[in-house]
Amino acid sequence: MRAGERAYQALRADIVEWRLLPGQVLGEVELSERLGISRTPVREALSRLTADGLTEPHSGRGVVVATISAEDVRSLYEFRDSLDCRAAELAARRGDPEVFRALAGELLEALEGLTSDDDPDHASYYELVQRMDAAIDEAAANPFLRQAQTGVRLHLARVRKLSKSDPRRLASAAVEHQRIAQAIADGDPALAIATTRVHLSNALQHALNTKELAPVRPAAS
Amino acid sequence: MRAGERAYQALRADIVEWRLLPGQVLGEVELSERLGISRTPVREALSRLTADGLTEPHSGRGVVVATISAEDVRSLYEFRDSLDCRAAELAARRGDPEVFRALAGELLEALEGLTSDDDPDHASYYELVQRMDAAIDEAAANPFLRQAQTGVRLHLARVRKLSKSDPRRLASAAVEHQRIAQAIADGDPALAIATTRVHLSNALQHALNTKELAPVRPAAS
DNA sequence: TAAGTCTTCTGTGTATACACTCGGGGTGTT
DNA sequence: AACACCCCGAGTGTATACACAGAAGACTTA
Repeated sequence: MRAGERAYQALRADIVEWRLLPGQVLGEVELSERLGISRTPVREALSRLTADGLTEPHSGRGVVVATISAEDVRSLYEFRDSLDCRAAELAARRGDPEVFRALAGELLEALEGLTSDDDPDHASYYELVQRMDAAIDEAAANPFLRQAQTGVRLHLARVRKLSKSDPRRLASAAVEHQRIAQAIADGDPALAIATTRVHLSNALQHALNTKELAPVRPAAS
Repeated sequence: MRAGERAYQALRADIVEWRLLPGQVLGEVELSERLGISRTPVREALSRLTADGLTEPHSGRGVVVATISAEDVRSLYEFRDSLDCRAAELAARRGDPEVFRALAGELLEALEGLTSDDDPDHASYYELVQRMDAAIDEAAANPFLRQAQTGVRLHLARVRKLSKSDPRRLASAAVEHQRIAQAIADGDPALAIATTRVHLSNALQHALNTKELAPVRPAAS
């Protein structure tokens, strides 16, 4: 793989998983030494991260990891609502019912797996949700919408990493996802929007309640 | 200004205004010679253009100017509908009524100026619409939404450059904009959404009818 | 002692040289 | 004659050197 691509993915993962904290200054020279590559691919990686909104220019002095406040989370979910509702609506209109009927069934099974927690990371559940997102994107068949979703999900993943894994919330989310999948499978756009909106409302409540957004201190250096 | 920034803006303008046609291959060496700068800032500019969706990677062989089909325009307006309706709704909830009342008044005046075409480019009208967009962004107060709008408007500008300036359509659009501004000024979110949707529906019809999207041939080289 | 300025230094912006990969064309073989 | 392999070149990917700008610190002066 290209060095710039590797650097981008490594830094992106570091930021999303909070190994690089908000306020941390990312110097080109320092990064090139740490990653063992030259400044050129590092610059490319930093440019892409800034375009993604994960880093911000620091007054001509390189870039810093972007902070994320509770207000940002609200804005993010508000924006996400526009995208996800439209995507669900389009999927209900255009999608293959069989695909979403199958997903709804898988979600029911996963719901049982979530109560009996033999999978502490719930990796299989998250993988299932990811497949559902991909299926909705596919069904919505709108490249602009898809690109926006990709960007939003990056920030969402970063926010989600802050939340404690709450089994009860996870079970509720699974039920909500199941209802969305069912509405799409039934080809009911209005219901798809409604179920999506319900899910996002609950998800935002959970995100704002259980997370410590403000207390996160910028990195010392 | 930085060389990379200049190169980016120059190329972006060339693509948006159809001086660079879809399919045109943009080689780094060729561009660096044409713009009188080195390859490094050219690479930066091309990266940003690709992130904007104005250019696409060409199998590791540089980038090419992105094509834009009638289907792309439909997708673009479908996506734009999500954004503009949400923005109008938020503006109706949060915006300062006075700002939009003033805009509605200016649109009424502009409507008269459009019929008596003493301004052949309608520059003042377009400037007014731009101010209204900015006011809505400001009132919606959502950074994610705003960034998405910026990206969409880039593609919209590119599509619009293909359309013949139709005075009747322009007058209709002015009325539609006026109704949107009025709904926002009245603090009526539902009406703001409805008027926006009406406007976009008409705009899409006009865009698809009057433009020659498919006939545009990729550049010879 | 405080404020202003000068110096220095760190780090980015740009240019250029080198390496490597992917196509294309030509030639040889079957 | 057709197919496969090899050589060559064009162009990108990466490294590095140099120029320049902004900031921090120290020194001087009022």
